[in-house]
Amino acid sequence: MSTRGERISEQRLQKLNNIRAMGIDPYPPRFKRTHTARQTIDLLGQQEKESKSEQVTVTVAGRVMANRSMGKVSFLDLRDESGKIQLMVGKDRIKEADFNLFKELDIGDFIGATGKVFRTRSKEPTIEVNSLTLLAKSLQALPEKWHGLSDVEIRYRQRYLDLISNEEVRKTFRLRSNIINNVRQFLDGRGFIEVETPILWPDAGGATAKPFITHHNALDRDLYLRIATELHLKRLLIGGFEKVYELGRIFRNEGIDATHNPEFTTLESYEAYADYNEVMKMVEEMVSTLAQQVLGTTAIEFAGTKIELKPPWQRISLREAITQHSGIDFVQYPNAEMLRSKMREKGIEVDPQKNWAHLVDDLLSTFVEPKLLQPVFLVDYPASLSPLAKRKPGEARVVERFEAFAGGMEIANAFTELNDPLEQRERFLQQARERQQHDVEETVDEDFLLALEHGMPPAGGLGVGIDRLVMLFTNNQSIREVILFPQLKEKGE
RNA sequence: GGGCCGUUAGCUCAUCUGGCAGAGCACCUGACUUUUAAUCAGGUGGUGGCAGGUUCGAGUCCUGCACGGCCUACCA
Repeated sequence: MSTRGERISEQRLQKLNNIRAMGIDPYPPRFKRTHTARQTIDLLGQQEKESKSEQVTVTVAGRVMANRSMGKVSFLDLRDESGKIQLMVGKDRIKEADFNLFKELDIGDFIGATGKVFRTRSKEPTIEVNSLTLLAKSLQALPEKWHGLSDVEIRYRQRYLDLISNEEVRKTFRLRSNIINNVRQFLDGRGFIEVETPILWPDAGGATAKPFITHHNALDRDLYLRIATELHLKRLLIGGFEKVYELGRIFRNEGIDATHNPEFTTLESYEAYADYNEVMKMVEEMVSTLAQQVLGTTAIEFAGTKIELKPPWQRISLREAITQHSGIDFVQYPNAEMLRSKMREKGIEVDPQKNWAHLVDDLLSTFVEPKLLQPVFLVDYPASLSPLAKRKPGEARVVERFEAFAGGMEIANAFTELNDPLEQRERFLQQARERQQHDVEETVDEDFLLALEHGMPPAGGLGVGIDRLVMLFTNNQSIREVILFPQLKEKGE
């Protein structure tokens, strides 16, 4: 790593000193603007529409993005969050002190400017600056103005540069905020309440991912970062809340790739007296409503494919979908041994360690998932794949569960929740036995079972991967494009 | 974990088979009072990711490492 002295250019430091020598604070604490760039342009348009001749004075603030100097007059592009406005600085139209300051400015500096709004010969809305204030001196050069910043590593490690340089990226994260906002509105409008449950907890349950582990010093006890919010939200159903949801970060100590970040955002919702059919309706309605409100259409494009999100979405059983796309009806091969040899017969490489449920999951992710571009619900999963879901009446090996897919990605997972505490214990134990074969530590969450023993109403539960939803809506194929600061390895010396 | 590709100025990129490391933007100096990728003239800026090796000579060839991307595997 270079030292501060090496990293900062001598030229910029010299300018900073020059500015200080003029008695100017290069980092003043506050500044009042009267208009944003957008408002200034709108104001000018309004003036012209009403044929008003007198010029209006505005004060704006923002970052200098370009400086076109013509000698006695210069044109600056000033950018704020609303957009860009041109400033004109004329040597004869500004105080000498301000002009001296102007000469020490660089692209990247934040400035405030006051002046009359007019249009140049080439019709560009412009502020004729009569007063200039430095708001923050920049000591580092910005990325190139024409090609911008494209080095993916710098884009992620120094996201602020990415945001400065790439309008599309700014759009993506505004849209992300908008999506989350609309999710809240949608659920609040249906009478759900938003809750917050612990991130740190002695058990990591509700899914089977590897957890992060940390330590509480005062309690002298290890705690896990949650891998799901499910078990706490169910405790709230037991407590008498009938519609709850949580939007929040969960953490899984696993691989990082284009669709996995160690921390990611999920929505989980639980609705008493609803079943998975009703949750399905809610999901298709929620996603299409979101698209309509955030994008203005339910017809989106993802990875070069047009996707129509308008309900109703297709519903097809997992068994049917896998049979259709892989030619293997897993019901005909009811144990790992049989399914494995059938898969081998089809020329599929099979990990001999995997149990039956894993093999079914393999068939799903290999043959089916990539084909599910249009939104679809796969319904009725094998019980062994879903320890928290209620069995379907009359079909002992199947649970009332669905996963929603779009753009070839899983975007939601839901079931009619298992509320029989004795069966839940059995299913946990069954799962623990299977895990132990694979050397995975697993404990039964006794605290949750105790809660369940007090009675949980029948309910429909839902989990939505918010990051993937944002990927879908913003046509991004990497999760890192929708997470502001994605996890990266530490950069070496 | 495996495979392929990448890493050269602050940024975007060149640098044919090994032979003095370049351009554009940014920055500096000068000219220019309506430019907008301003223009024109001149200039500063490099441990070529890191560490070794081969060679008279390495950005270029070889080995190892780091980081990143894609693919693949793993991870419900």
